[in-house]
Amino acid sequence: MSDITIVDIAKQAGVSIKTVSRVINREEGVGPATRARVEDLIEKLGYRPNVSARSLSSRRSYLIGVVFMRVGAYHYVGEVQVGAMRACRRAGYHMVIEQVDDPGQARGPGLEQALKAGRFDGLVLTPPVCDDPEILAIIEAQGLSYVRVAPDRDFGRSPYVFMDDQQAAHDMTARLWDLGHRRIGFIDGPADHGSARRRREGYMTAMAERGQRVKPEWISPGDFMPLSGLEAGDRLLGLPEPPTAIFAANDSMAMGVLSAASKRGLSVPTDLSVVGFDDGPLAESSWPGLTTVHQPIAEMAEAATEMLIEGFGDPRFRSRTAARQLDYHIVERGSSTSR
Amino acid sequence: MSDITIVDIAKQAGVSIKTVSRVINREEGVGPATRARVEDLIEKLGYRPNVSARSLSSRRSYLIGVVFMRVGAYHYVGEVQVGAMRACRRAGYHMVIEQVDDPGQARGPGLEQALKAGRFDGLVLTPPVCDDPEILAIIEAQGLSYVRVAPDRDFGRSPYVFMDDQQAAHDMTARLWDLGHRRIGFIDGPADHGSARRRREGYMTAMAERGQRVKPEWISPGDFMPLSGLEAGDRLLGLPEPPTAIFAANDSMAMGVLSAASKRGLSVPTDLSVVGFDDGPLAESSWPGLTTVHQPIAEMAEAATEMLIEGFGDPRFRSRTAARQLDYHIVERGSSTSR
DNA sequence: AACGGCATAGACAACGTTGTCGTATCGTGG
DNA sequence: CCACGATACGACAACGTTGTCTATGCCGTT
Repeated sequence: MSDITIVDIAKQAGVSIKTVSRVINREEGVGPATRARVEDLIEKLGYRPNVSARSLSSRRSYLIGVVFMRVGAYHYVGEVQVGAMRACRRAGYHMVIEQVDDPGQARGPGLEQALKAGRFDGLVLTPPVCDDPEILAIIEAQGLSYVRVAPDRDFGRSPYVFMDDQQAAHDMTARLWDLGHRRIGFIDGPADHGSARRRREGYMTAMAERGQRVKPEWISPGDFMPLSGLEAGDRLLGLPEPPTAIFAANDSMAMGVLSAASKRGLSVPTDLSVVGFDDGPLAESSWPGLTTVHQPIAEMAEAATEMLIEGFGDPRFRSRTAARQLDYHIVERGSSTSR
Repeated sequence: MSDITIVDIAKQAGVSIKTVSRVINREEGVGPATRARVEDLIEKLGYRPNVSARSLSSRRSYLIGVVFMRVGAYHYVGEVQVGAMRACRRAGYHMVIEQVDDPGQARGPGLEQALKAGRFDGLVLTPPVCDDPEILAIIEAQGLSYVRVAPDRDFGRSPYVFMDDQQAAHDMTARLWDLGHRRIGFIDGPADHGSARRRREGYMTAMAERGQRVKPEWISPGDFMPLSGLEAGDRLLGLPEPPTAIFAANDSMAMGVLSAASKRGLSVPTDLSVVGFDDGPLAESSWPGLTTVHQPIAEMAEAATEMLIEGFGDPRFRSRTAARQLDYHIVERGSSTSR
């Protein structure tokens, strides 16, 4: 156990603890010689400041909470964590994760208590938690800083990071159109999920712009899980006039569509084009590879965490809202082709 | 922000702060009447102890670190987190995650610094981190408690939680045998991954027990990612005498095998049986559904975290090693059938 | 009535930092 | 060479808990 404290460093360096503190925190008012001597000693003895003492005194915890709810596979959450962790490590912060859907523990008392006890410096909220009014209210009541990733509404309420889901879905739909597809099916995400809604809207407007009426049965509900993609795909392919291309609102459901096609003996992309959204690990390993929209999830989380650490998200300045937009791109693989 | 402290409670209750502290920590030496009065006040004012002060004073951080490395998809890691979080919430702990493979940050300075600064009460280690001697050395040098999930060796080194991978793979292989399969292919996991090794051994011994020689080309390397399953499956199916069943060491690779089969126009399970290991989200949504071994990942992580909190894993008692075994079961779906 | 022992409670000093304020020391312009 | 403002540093009190030690009250025993 690291038993050496700031006092040990101060003694050995022949300075006061305050001077050591100044060196650690890169404050001014320390001569170059003294600074070097203290830094060497810190390095030599392997000293690390005690986080508890530091946060007790400074009222900062150096803890960032990442609040999420499991929707679909773990890929999204995993990428968020990777990105947030990168930003935390860089700034000397730690990352605590708070999940919001463990039965009975989640909302209300569970999260609230965790937040109160946690003393976070700030929170990164991901969809769909970032749009849950109840949860936002709890967080704001605690006076906590937060930055949202890909929120769906209340854009003035906090800083956020986003990518243009709607435009991406629009581009993807246009691409299918240009390949000659006219009957294009769409598999929707969960009803309360903002990204899912925007993707659907992108699809709708692209079709509308081209004067193509979207029959209601072309849009099939889903929940981002592969099974729902299988079922939805099955429904679409069972139509009297089945679509020649299916756009699933995420990759997992697109995988389900591939299964549905193979179940019916249809070959992709010859008989049916399939495209997804996310560019998760499945997209490149399926056969054929999945054409999909690459979403910079880790980068968005990283940017959000950075903003948080830089002090955006502070409740006192929340009106000074900031937004950062990141780019998507379409990754073409073998699952789509011209008609 | 919760600005009320133990002093406020003490004043209003007309007792000393120490008495309030005793109530909070459920210590003895407080009369029932006093206890009730203090508890009511705590409830009424919504008081929560300040974690920093508490840990500064008591030398416990109420923080559990979950150390992992991303291998394959996020499913394993996600399940681990869910389980560990359940145990943490129950005991009033928080969960900090530390990833070990972010390029350049990971091992060595990155992790070490994070551990030193983190002041964790204990660590939960998952494969393959739990078998990395370098990392174990760092952790032990810090004098930190830890419990391992599914370690591969050094069983006396710390408490651990495990399931019998070898027996499970053995059972699965026997099951394929009983269905009439003789040429059974196996797709291996990463070389340094203990679970992968044990699964392979289970497969080998089951075959050996039945007097079936395993040709070297029946075992194809993989890395737990779906793409490697596709490639390995392709290799196996391209053999002059291809296997009639393929056992992949995890579900992701089994998905790749399904793709490889559909690429060659083979139908599963008619032309080829495919089985996996993990029972992740893909297993039930592929078509056909994947026969696989259900692994209680979340439960193992939960048990490990519990043990940690209960004080196993303390370096002073590490020799008093404890192990908890959890059960697997085979989930039969449509991807395997008799020959 | 004096005593010992137990249950209950309080005083006070840690814990290891940061914040505030005060004080030497030094260079500089008049 | 003096006054003066920087610059560099230190003393000391927070921060909100827990741990240790001590004090009080009350009971049953002798």
